[in-house]
Amino acid sequence: MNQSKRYLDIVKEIRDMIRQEKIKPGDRIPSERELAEKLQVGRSTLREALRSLELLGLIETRRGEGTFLSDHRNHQLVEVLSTFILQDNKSREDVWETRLMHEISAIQSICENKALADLRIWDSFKVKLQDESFQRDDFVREMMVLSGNRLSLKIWFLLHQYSGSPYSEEVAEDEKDLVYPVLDALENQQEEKAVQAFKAWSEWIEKRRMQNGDNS
Amino acid sequence: MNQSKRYLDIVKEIRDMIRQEKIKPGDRIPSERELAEKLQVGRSTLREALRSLELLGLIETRRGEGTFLSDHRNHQLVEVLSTFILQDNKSREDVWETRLMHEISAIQSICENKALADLRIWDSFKVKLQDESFQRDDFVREMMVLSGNRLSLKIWFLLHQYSGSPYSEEVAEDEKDLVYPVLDALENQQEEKAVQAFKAWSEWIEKRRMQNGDNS
DNA sequence: CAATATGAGTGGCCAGACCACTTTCAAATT
DNA sequence: AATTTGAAAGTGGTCTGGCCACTCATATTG
Repeated sequence: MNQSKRYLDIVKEIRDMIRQEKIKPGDRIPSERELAEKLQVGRSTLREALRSLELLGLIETRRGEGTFLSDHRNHQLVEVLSTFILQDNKSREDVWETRLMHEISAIQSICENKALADLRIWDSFKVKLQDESFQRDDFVREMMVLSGNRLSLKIWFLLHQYSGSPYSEEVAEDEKDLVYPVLDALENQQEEKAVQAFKAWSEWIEKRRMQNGDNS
Repeated sequence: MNQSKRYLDIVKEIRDMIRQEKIKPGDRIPSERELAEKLQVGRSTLREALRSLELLGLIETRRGEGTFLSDHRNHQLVEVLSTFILQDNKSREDVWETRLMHEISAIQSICENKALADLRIWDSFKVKLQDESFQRDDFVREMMVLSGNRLSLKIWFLLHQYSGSPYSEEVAEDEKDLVYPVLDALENQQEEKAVQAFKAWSEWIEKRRMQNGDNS
């Protein structure tokens, strides 16, 4: 039927081989020359399959050493495509909005989980806020991690990288009044309140960013 | 510095070239031989980059004709990633959660925009709901588009592909009761209500998916 | 005019050759 | 004997040039 696309067959064969041989993440898979011989294909064709899998983050190759099955729990689903996604959609607003969406969703997720609210962590951030060592990025990243959604964390991190970090500076004096309510609400599992406070804080930052000539 | 991974550079160069030359989806990109010449790389190396992009569904190649920027979504990405990754339940859950996050955010965004609520579109979906031609995917995609955040739309589409589409079937009878409230709330710009109704609907679907031994 | 043959251009695939790098292990040196 | 050295083997990274199968536009033929 579909005779073309030999390299796609190779992808499948490699997958099956990994299954059968019970190759675990981190293990080494046969060398390119071995595989080519075994599957009866040219080495360059085989490489087309391998490079594809590598770009997907499913395998990892190290020159001089070999090819290894990577831990695809850390798959780069988004990472790979991010350049393409972000490239033609350079709308900074979209990035900002989307990033905020993930942050807010993390807050909601955290508030729904009692165990997380009990953590001392919010207090520790309050302390940092006092002695001027508080940074928004640190705080938000902590929330993203706590939310438990690794995929969301990954997307957030990409957006964070892409949009730069105009917020990694320490908090301004009048900003503190916006941060405390967020911490308080989180501590008390007040979801609606936390979200609102966080939005207010974010809008304040957005406004400041507008004022300072923000450039990518 | 990192001299290896030439094919990754090629991926980037191709991306830049596409942007500069203003190549649109569906358009043809230069032949492999041309590109190899232009980028000063061997054809086989270039092909490694192209095959990778093809597996990602970003380009489409037709023997005898050429290589094209793909306009419609290629399912290779889904297929490959699922077979390699979908063993991890936590990953699947993350995908579902993240996808839902984007959908809900779209609803909120739509409700905040008066112009969108006035559209006849919700009515047209009601009609479809009656004559059994309603499909969840169509509806949600429409919402994602209307929300106006193209980045979110793209991410959503990826997740949609990735998590498969067990929802593209037509709606069940008892499902309709969950859908109407969503449409009503959207029409009336009742944000909170719309979100709640949508969540209820989604949970119903999630439950059904659990019951049917959903396996890829 | 219609059907057919041709040739140029394209992707699909392969074999063989270097290169750069890592590991290994035996020989040389201390 | 212990250490250093370096040569060899194995690996991925890349290039070249070739052949095949397919598509399409053109020219040729009936």
